[in-house]
Amino acid sequence: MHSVIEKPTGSDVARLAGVSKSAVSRAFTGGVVSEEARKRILEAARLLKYRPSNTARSLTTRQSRMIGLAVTSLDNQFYPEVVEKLSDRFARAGYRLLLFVTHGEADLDPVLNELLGYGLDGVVLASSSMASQVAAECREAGVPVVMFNNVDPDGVQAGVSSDDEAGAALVARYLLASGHERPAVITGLGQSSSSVRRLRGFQYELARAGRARARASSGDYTFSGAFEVARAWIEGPSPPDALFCVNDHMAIGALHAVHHRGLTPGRDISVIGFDNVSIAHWPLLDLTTLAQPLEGMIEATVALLLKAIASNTMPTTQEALTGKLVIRGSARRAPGITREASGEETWAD
Amino acid sequence: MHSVIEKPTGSDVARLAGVSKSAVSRAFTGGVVSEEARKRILEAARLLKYRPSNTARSLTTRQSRMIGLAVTSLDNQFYPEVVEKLSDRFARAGYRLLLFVTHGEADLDPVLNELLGYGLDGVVLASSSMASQVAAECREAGVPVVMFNNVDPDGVQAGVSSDDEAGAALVARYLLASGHERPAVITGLGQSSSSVRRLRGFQYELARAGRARARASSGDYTFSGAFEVARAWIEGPSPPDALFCVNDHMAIGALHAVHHRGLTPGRDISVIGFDNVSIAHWPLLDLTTLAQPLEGMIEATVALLLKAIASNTMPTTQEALTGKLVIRGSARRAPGITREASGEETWAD
DNA sequence: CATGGTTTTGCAACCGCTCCCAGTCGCGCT
DNA sequence: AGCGCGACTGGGAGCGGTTGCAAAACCATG
Repeated sequence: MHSVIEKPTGSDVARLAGVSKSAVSRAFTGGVVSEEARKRILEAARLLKYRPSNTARSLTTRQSRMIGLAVTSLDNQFYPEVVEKLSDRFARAGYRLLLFVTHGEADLDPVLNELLGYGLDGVVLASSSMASQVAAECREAGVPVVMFNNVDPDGVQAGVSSDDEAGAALVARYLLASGHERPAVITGLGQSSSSVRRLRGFQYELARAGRARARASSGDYTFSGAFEVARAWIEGPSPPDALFCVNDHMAIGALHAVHHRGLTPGRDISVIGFDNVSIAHWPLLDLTTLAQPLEGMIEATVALLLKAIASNTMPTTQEALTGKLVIRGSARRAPGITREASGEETWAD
Repeated sequence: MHSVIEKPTGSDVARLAGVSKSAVSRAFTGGVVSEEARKRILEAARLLKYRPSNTARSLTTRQSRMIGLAVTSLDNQFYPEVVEKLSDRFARAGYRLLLFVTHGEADLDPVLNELLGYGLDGVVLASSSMASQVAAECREAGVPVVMFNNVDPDGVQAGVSSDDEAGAALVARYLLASGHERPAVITGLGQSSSSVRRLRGFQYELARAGRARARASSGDYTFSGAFEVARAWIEGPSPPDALFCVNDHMAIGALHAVHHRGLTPGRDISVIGFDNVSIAHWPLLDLTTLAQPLEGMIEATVALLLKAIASNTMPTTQEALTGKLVIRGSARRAPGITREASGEETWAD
């Protein structure tokens, strides 16, 4: 436990290299310096183990090279994937993520103050709770924001998501095509745009096909919530013959309820999710699900944000990428769809 | 897309409130200001939507209120849990996490430069690859580091982990107590301290009981790696009757291989993991596993780091907390251990 | 050798905040 | 009235960089 040493500064390097600190700065920022000087400077820096302070740099350049990422919770398997991919993609562009794991706290002022205090270059809101309000505040403070997997109801904040309604409609059509009579849907939180849009797309498609509205109940975006809803329905009178869950995390909960009652998914009752998280392909789950075009969403998000940062403007585009239905074993197959050797395939009508 | 507005500075607030910028600073940092002035300042700040710049503040105080967190990959379910808990715990202490998702890149210099350039107050290395070297560099640069779930072979870097050897030994004893004859172990990467220590603890215990060394092979810390190892063993001559995987992620892969061959875990062959990730209790997995004392580990990590920061010294303590074996269905039970109503319990001999 | 152009260089002024220091002010005493 | 004291206050010097600008150095020319 020895006390900390003094960090070398640019002036130290300058002195050692026999140049001015401007030269040092230029050497490190790709400015114009004679080859001769640059070499001396780099050597001096190496000797001193000097690294320019990002903090000081941020102060003058007004760029922190940090992106704030807000997520509600990482136990929905979808989000770790998002975090990892965003992190990788932003890292490639020279940005790092500052993490804000929120838990739907009532008072978002403190978080907001922090978010904005850090001088972030941009913010990605992958959290569903209160995202719109936070987005509005950031935008007002001049920080570019893009909402991820969630759309601003007022249509003003930029965002990237998949086409929830179309996706859910595709699920509905698939379910109908495979002869289901009484589909039901397990929704997420009421405030969540993706939940309501997926439900809406599903119901709309049913209506279009002349079917009755599907029963719907909230699983609160949790495993156990979905489990309970599914179980209650299965045990109740006239159980549904298909369960569409607005995300995979809940679909897995529903799957468990099905097994819990000794039924077999895909035979006795169908379960379909939304997201296509990476574990959905585990044979034990073998979940048929609407795959979000994750790569594309990440790419779009990063592009949107970087463009906004570069142009010093507020992003405003709303993108909705279309996903695919990936067919696995948890839902009865539509005619013509058989399990291939590879185990899965996609479906489009 | 309108251009960004000028952010208000402390001087703006000072002017509006009719005080000096020192007063504004004091008002925001809990310094001494008359009640009267404080009120005017806060009001002015509210009007201007002023938030002190963390960047500027960091420059003078030499504290960024940011902790670097390096993780190798988030698809091992254990790590999202770690990230979330660390984030929560540090947030409570007023720190935010800057995320570094590494992928075992060969050249860690760039990452290092970044890590150290951000002026982090501390670093947590939850990544296994190269952790020791990174730790050494950080320490040399005067940044407190603690290694998480991984211990420095040279014993110089501070770290918190669970007692890997004791845990693995407990697993071995349990397997023996439940009558297994040919346990085998699926290890992780060779460089990973937890992998080698868990293997060592397991083998040591076997030896102590007068048994032959267990067969061991690497699953590379991946699902598919573990799947393949397990499958090859099961299909080969004299298959093991128990599979100890050095983490749950691989145990789940092994579990799949077992099912794949039409066998039932816990009856035909036992599978035991290490970590007790939250999904391990899913009935479909029902994984018997050595639970890492996660809460305790998080708490210890945060405490260690905060203490180091506060005292401006380098942490040096190595803590190894002891975990428990949680009994579920994936491994044949030892005599006297029956499934309770609750479904799981712990075991200690 | 003076000339003009092109590099290369260092000075100094910030960036927005903290914090030391030297006041200023009001107040109760003697 | 003069004094000492404590509570507040503002000035200003940094923190470690970046950057505009003018001066210096260099380099061919004519």
